[in-house]
Amino acid sequence: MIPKQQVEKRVADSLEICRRQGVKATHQRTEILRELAGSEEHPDAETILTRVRQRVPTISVDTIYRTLRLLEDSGVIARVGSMRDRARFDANTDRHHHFVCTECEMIGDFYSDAMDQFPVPQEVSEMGSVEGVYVELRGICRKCKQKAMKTEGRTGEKP
Amino acid sequence: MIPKQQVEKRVADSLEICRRQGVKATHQRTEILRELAGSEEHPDAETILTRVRQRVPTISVDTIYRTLRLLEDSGVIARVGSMRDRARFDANTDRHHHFVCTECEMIGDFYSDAMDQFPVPQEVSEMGSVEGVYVELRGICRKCKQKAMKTEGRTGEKP
DNA sequence: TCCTAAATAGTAATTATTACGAATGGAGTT
DNA sequence: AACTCCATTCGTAATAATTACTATTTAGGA
Ligand SMILES: [Mn+2]
Ligand SMILES: [Mn+2]
Ligand SMILES: [Zn+2]
Ligand SMILES: [Zn+2]
Repeated sequence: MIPKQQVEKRVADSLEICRRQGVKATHQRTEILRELAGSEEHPDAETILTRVRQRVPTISVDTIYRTLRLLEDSGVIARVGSMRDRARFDANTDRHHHFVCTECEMIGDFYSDAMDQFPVPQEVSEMGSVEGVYVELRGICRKCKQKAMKTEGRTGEKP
Repeated sequence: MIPKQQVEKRVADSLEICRRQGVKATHQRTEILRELAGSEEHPDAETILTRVRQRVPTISVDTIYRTLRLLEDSGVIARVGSMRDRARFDANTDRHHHFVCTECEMIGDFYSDAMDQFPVPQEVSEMGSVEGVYVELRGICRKCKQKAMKTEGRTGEKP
């Protein structure tokens, strides 16, 4: 659980960045940001819609998707997750990376100075200018591994 | 341009791996693999469909998507690209990473021992077991930067 | 308060991907 | 060769995710 105070700071900071870019701070945008900033699970668009609707019952799908794109373009949220699944979102703008479980799609944060300070290979500098890095470690999470253990034993042969 | 010999080796190797998993080496699968192995541009499903159709005119969308999923699950091709765009595919199974232009979606390969040998943070080991890494450097490619230069000057004010 | 461009709601449309059911094909068998 | 069996494919329909449209509302500045 993220402390309320911290959530509100993140929301305020994000809106301030938006305002500086001439983007209005509407009720809907605020609530979408608040929802994201208060979550550690990197929710998808539909989940955000469902949750924000509890507070803003008339909010539309268009607004959700349009706002998520806007906030992403403004640099206050990020789009994460691998291509096999739907897009997931993240309001944590601290430099960090993700571990993704390929079984249940759980997404967890991790921090790594070594990875952040990674030198861009010359090979890449010749292709263009690098402006961002996306790192994703993929595997099986604790929970899914345990589930696999339990299911074991009753696999394979027929009676 | 990738030498034909090299393309054929990759196709043969991939099919061999599939066969070992009990997956038949059909005409369609062979052609899809050949198309991917011969390309350096990481094409999307539609592009692959169009190109393979020139050689196998009756091939269906279902076969394209089904086969791409199958080959990915078999580990002989990879899905690349960022969430904002459609899925792109890669038959290059050598350990490597990608630079993606956020303007034109060009995807280029790069190699980095340092990145490959990156130690998994303990933070992550506690979340689960890591089985793969996906690294993507994002920015603006040479071509797009030049285009932006040319367009400059005629921006901003009205007459 | 009043004004106006920007933003939203509700819905339709588009795009990418997956599913379905009938037909095909190839490996093994007689 | 004819027959069987089951995986695979084709053609098309369906689904899921995302984006677009337009009448109406609203934020924020004068
Ligand atoms: Mn995160
Ligand atoms: Mn590649
Ligand atoms: Zn899991
Ligand atoms: Zn480019």
